[in-house]
Amino acid sequence: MTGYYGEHSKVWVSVDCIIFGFDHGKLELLIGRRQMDPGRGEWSLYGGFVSPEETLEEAASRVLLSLTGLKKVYMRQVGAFSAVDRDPGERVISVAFCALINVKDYDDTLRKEYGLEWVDVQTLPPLYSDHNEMVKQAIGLLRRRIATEPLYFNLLPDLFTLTQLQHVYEAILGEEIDKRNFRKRVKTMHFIEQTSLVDKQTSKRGAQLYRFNKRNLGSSSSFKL
Amino acid sequence: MTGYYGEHSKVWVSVDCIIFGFDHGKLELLIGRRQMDPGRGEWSLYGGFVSPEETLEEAASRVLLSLTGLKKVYMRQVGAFSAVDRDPGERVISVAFCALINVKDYDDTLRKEYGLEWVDVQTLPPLYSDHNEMVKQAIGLLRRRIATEPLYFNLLPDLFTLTQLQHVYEAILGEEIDKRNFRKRVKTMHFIEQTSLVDKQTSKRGAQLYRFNKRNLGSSSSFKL
DNA sequence: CCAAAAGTGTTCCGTCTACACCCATGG
DNA sequence: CCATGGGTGTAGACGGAACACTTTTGG
Repeated sequence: MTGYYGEHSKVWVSVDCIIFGFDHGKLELLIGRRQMDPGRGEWSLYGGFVSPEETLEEAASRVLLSLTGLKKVYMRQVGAFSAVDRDPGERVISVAFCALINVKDYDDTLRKEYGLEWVDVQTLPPLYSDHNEMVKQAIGLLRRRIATEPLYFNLLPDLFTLTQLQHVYEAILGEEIDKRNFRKRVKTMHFIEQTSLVDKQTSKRGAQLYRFNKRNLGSSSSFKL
Repeated sequence: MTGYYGEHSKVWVSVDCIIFGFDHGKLELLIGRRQMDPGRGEWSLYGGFVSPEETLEEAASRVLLSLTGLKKVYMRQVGAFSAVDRDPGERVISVAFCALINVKDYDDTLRKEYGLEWVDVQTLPPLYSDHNEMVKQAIGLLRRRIATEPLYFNLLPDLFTLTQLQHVYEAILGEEIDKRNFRKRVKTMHFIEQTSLVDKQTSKRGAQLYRFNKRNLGSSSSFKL
């Protein structure tokens, strides 16, 4: 402690994780009942305080790892939230992060252990503090980014059908897409590769499985899908 | 102090202001020599610590007001920067804000008082700490937002010529635009109104002056300009 | 009279959109 | 055999990109 900034006050800084998954054809969010005061028992995002020897990104990854067991997850900073009374107990500034995970990779026993639930983003209950606003901004961020970044793969298993991909797309955009136009555009995206495998889970006829190939990403100058 | 979060540590939180202006046909940035240790004398963005009774946005507005005398400035949060050693003195998390101001509204005596300089964003010197990265992200934000938000008016006087508007556009995008195509698109944007006034500063022939009309914003479903 | 900036239309091409029917198969 | 989801093509509209010359006037 060299005391450069001693005349100024410090504040608590936390991170909150907005964890999106795709299941039941919907975009879903992982939330839980808050385990501490103030606000104990309210629906809430999961978060944690930032310690002196970690970055915000590290803190968010730490929280995410503890909740889901997952590392190397797609994650983006949504923004800092700082209303003076946003936390009813103390002055806490929180930085929201959104993460996209593949629900199938996620160990459901961890979910139960923490008492977490997947809820449809369309029918979110009121959340603790400003967490609803955080979610709203996170969805806005996804919508803006999906046109220029292949986000969707993070929400799907390694192999997926075009129908699944389309549903992810529709869930994020919040609107329906024409199947034929969608498939036409996918054909032009060389980082989406057809495999010879067929999925027969959801249809009698069976659907071709596709795969994301990162190596072909550069070759598509712009993916607007 | 109710002591809810006593077991966690607090950190200093600051804001840094990335102040863009448009002059000499370029996008310019207002920077100064750092007045305090550590880093005294290095080129730097201007910032300030967040006090317990203000939000980040309020802190950024306070800094901006003190530097420029301007209130009600267009301002957006760029993001939080939190590398543990980003500040050589102490652990400080900083939230960057970018602001767009009209250079003509700005009192140049204040600039001299603080020892600030306008520098072309294309030829920025190395800045203190991670400030170059903040600027880079801010420019990225402007480029993404300019397609969906009429940012440019914040950089121009109330009355402006189409050539000026085009130059702002080119400065933000970093590429040249065809004059005829540009003017065609402007004609479809009903929130840009022609006035009967003529500016003769820059040409012998004179150029029509235009004005931004907020009331017509809604009527244009999407401004893609 | 000429330099310097303002102003103006058309054509082409590629992209997005709207739209409806056949296919394969398990039960 | 039929219900269910998978898969396919075309035509018209629209928007963006390329492109060059005329106008005005102060000096």
